[in-house]
Amino acid sequence: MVVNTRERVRQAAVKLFAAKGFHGTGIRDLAQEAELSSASLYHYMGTKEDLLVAIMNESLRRLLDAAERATAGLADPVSRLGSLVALHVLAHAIQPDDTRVVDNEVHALTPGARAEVVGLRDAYERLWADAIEDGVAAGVFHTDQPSVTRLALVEMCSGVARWYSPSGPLTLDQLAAHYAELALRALACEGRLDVSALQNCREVVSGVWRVPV
Amino acid sequence: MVVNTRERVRQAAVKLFAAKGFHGTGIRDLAQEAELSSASLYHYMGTKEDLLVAIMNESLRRLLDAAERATAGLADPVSRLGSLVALHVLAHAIQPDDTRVVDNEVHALTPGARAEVVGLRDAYERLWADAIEDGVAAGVFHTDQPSVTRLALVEMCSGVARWYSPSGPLTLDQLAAHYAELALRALACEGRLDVSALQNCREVVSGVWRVPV
DNA sequence: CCGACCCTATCGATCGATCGATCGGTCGTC
DNA sequence: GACGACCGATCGATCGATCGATAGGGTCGG
Repeated sequence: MVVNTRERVRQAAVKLFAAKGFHGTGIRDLAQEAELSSASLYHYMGTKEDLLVAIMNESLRRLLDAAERATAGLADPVSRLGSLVALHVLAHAIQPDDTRVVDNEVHALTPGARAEVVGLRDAYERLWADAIEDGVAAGVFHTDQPSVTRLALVEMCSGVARWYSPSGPLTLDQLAAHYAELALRALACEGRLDVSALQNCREVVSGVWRVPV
Repeated sequence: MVVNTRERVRQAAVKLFAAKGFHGTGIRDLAQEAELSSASLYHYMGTKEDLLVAIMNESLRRLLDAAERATAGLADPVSRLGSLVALHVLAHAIQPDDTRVVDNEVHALTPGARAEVVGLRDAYERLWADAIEDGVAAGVFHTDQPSVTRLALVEMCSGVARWYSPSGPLTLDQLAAHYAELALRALACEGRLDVSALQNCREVVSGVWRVPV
């Protein structure tokens, strides 16, 4: 066992589910990508859907965990929202396949599993909603539809997973800073994300996903 | 033939492809939704993929056509971009299933058909890029990464298809105006979308999709 | 040190179900 | 009687999943 086989199966699934969709990926495709027979696959996973559920739950838990860490102890709504934006963008840029599966394959889940995933998603968006509402109450953000604005901003940031390439002209830092600026301007906020908050996000991402940023 | 059967098949496909994905929708699901036998389906479509290709091409052509009409004759970059945002949001709000198929099922296309769809998409985004670049050149927009900003704004607006409900608290007008405001603020623009431009978008949408707005 | 016994990892073969698609019709209408 | 609309039956292919088998490495008592 050169590398952990269970992890190899997971990575194969993430790659193929992201590229071809859950229903577009066959057991035999999965086996080929993981360099295993289709029968051996079942030694490491339950059903194909169990594998999808595990991927979604794990990815969402990581994102939620990272978001809580990145904003822990931050009182200022501008820093909180800026950090959420930066973290979301960084996560989507370094893990595009995982996030695309989470964002696009919810319809493939059976109701029970879907409820769990949606619950995690709601908890995550609650962090955004709180930061925005606090900022509006404090007079640093201005929007007459906080919920709509939140949906718009989250969606804007998620799009990064569809196009960002590390070999392109932008560094991760520039990308995150640019999106934070777009978000804060959309909220008619005069403050900007300070460098230390961005640095903190980078460290959280680096820790949670165990990759250099 | 109470209503056009070919159109009924198309609508069934749009509904199911949006809800369950192309690969998640079977020929028999399609037949049941269209109230036809699976054999009769083939009297109105080619293959299942032909149906998907037709839906995508038609939807994108309509969107492109509508965008060109909505901005025709507008010289001011602020009005042009504001109109593009408003039109995009309106289209996604009134035709969420069509747009979700276009946005999420590109991976299900074979290379030839994909190239055609991507070409249409590029032509559409060119309109956005021109408006943004003209605004930057004129000094009314401010962004040091026009391409990134364009991607962010388009994605933000597309998200509307995922959540908007006409039975919610927002009217279509309020929705479009809110998104136009978010976009222009993100571009650090001091101008706002004027009412007549929004009115014009409403008329274009009403004409192209033949629905009251 | 030895065989008996397991446990993990892996596979070829194959299951019943379902897939997209096609065939040879029947029906009503003009 | 020709034609458009439609369908029951069925095709070969592929689907997700399971079977029994095997090879290799640990762990025993003797």
